[in-house]
Amino acid sequence: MNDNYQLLRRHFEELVELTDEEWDFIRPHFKDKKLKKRQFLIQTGQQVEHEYWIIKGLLKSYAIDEKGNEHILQFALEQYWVSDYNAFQNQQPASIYVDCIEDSEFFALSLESREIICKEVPAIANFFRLKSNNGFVSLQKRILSLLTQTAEERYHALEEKLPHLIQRVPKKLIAAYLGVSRETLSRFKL
Amino acid sequence: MNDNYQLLRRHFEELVELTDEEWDFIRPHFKDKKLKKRQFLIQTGQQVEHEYWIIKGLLKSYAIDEKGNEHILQFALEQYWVSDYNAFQNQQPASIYVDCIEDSEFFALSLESREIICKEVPAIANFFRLKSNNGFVSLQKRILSLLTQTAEERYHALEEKLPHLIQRVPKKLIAAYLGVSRETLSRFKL
DNA sequence: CGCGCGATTGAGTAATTTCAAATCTAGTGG
DNA sequence: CCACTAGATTTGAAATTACTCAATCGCGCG
Repeated sequence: MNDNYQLLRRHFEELVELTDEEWDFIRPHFKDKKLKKRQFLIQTGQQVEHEYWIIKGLLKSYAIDEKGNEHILQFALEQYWVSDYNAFQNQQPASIYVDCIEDSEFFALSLESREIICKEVPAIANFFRLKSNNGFVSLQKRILSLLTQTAEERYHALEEKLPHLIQRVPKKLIAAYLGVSRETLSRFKL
Repeated sequence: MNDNYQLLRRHFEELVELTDEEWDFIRPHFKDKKLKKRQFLIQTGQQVEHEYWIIKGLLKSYAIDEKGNEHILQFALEQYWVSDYNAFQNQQPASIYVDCIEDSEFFALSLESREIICKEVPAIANFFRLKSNNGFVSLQKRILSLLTQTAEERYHALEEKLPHLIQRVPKKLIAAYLGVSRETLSRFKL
């Protein structure tokens, strides 16, 4: 348990420096939470009180269209942050689902807590600023890949970026992430 | 000219509060710049020293694929921020183009300046954090729209979100933004 | 051993792209 | 003011690609 908090501290310290006092102030704002495979972290319509830092496990955030098809926004694994950020930040009902592909464990941070620690500890404000910038850049890359690449090229790119992910999740979820049907994906790649 | 700086200050003050002293500190970091239609703000391969806040005008950021097709990442208009954020933040050569669809005017902010004003003025760090969060959410929505909606639905959504944009830009650019060929777009919508 | 889920394969259908040509429009210079 | 030209839009038809629906195969778990 203590180990997990150390992991979190090191995660912050990848981007910013923290004194022991600052860390002591921040730490209690993170609440431990565990879920088992197939359980939901967030469901559409719910209020979203927290964002989550993943200690262990694997989740997906996704939307279901009117035909019942699942479209995956993000695979979230160890050391990733996940939430319905639109709902979380603008305090609106969730419009996506987030559930566990594997048994998972997180630290939950509420919006009030986040604003408090950002206000009290400038380094944390900077951490979230930099993290968000990086997230923004990643999403831009994803958009460009959706616009410029074929699903097959996107598959290989994902394979390169997260080689182990392909092993960890069923291929139909990979298809739902890449934006093709599972049959089409199956006909690609050798 | 003074008016433009007032606009910028009001833009910050939409999200955070600034004292006159803080503003006086920040303001000189923004350098005025103008470009005419068809001129480039950023070209691939270049170093990207600045991000830009658009005072007036309209730009597009985009990539060109190996077949020579243009794919638009963003239309950037008045009060938007634009840059190649990957290149800018990670100090790498640009991988996208940004050019002017109309005569445009900006404030340029260098990376060093941004880090300085974020360090000296916490409200500004918070501004960029919140702005970046909002940008992240917007991009997530775009990704979901690319995964779940047809190009025709995306067209109508864009029409709703930025009605005047459709008038201001050639339809082939709209197509390049939506992810379909101009011919296909032309066959949609009545 | 059999059930259920995931992955693969096949065949027909729908949608989009590509290439080509025709039409339309706005800006330029005479 | 008009003719001209380049760019933008539309339309047609063929070719490509992906989707849908259905059936089969494979494997792990109870």
